[in-house]
Amino acid sequence: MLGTEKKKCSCLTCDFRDLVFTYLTSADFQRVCDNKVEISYSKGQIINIEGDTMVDFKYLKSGLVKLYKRTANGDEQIIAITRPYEFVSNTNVFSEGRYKYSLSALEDSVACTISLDLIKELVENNGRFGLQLLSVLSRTTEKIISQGLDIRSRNLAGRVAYVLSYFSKEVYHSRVFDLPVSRKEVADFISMSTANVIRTFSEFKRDGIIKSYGRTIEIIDADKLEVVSKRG
Amino acid sequence: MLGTEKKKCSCLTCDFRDLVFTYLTSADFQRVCDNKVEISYSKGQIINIEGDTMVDFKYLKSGLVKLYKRTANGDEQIIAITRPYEFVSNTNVFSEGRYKYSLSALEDSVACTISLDLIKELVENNGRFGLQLLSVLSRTTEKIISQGLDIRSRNLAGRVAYVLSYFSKEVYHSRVFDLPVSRKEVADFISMSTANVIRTFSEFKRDGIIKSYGRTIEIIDADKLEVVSKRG
DNA sequence: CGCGGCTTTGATGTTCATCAAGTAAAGTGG
DNA sequence: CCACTTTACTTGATGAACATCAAAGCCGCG
Repeated sequence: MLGTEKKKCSCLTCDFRDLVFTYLTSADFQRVCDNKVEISYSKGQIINIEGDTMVDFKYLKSGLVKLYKRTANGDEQIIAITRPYEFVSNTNVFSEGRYKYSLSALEDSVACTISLDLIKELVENNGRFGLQLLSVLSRTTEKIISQGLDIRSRNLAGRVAYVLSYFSKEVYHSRVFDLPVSRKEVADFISMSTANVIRTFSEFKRDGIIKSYGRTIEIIDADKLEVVSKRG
Repeated sequence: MLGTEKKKCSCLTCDFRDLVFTYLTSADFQRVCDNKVEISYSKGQIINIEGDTMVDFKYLKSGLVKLYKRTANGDEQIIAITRPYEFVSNTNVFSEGRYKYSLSALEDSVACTISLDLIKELVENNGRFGLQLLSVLSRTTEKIISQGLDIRSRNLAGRVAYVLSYFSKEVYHSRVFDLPVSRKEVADFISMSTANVIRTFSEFKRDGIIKSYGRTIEIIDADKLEVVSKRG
């Protein structure tokens, strides 16, 4: 398979260990590690498609991904854009056998996949592990719900400001960053038209809130950006 | 406390048993049953408020509830309207100590509450129970996410049609039903203005899609309703 | 170097929020 | 039970917000 590559067990030093696998015994952790397959995806590559059968439990080790679906009219609706250590295995890993949404890499990314059956077996035999998984998964889905509500409660300018602020503060932790998505994708994310997203970018530039050269964004006036985001 | 009332263990015949408590031992199930408190809420009563400390695990036994939050501008944003056997204990039971959203009764409702500590203890000691809980919870949150996306992808008429169809098909399983919410609440649910929701109702009446007398709604032309919902 | 996709901007029309005024319905106190 | 108050509902008129269409520039890629 394209991009597949099996690695020696580097799991012992993986940050993910403390996040979800804290309560596994050494033996069980070793099983996870042996079972694990690390897959690299290059920018733009699809990780999984809605409708596919779910056999693996996946999480993002590095990179950036978008979770999205296709609407009735055929256009793309972006549900979330997340960094590593969020669970990218879709929201319904434990409730359905098929992916409800698609996932693709926005930057070169590495995901670890573990057989879903193994994870289920481990949960069955280790309640503390299950509890931790419940906690991590519910935090992820809660973020998605909350972000959806935030977007819905804002107008065009507020939504654009919100997204810029999100990338700056949550994703890149920097005032300057390269937008990992096209203008159209921003539009698909906030449910607005592409033209109006671009127009809003231009207005923010005109008003001295941001500077931008292509996809590179620099936030000049973070306070004003916050005001626009809150007001709208 | 108002509306509180302790009941003998009727849990053995509760439909919920098969839904979440399938894999508990009889002894553990008895513990749940002894711990359980059944609380009745009358229409309009608040079940819990965002910000409150979460000590109980709650689920709806009968009635209808709305999950909502207050936005920055002070108005209400409705996140979900659900029937029994959905988990009403908020989406983040296992990830945070406080309620992120408020919950109130739209119809007279009965909720069962179980100490969250007990549930956690049971998950720790019984992985199969944990797995089932994972499955049920993720199904609920998935529904909320999915409905949010459905709403966001539609225009005014489409959203109103979607909500009417939702009440008819998912909540009341009937062509005729009493809308359990005000026009304003429909507006808060679909993120549109009250006046325009009402206007849309009137248009649907004019076009022979529905009839309505106050809060009683009768769906006359379900096909056309579906078309409007899909098109918008 | 030419083609196609992404971006930008302007012009136009549609959709939606807001304001206002009026009616119906539902609670409230005498 | 009635007068009073309040809250929900309804409709119209107006303007603001947003989508859509179109034309042109830009950029990367074959």
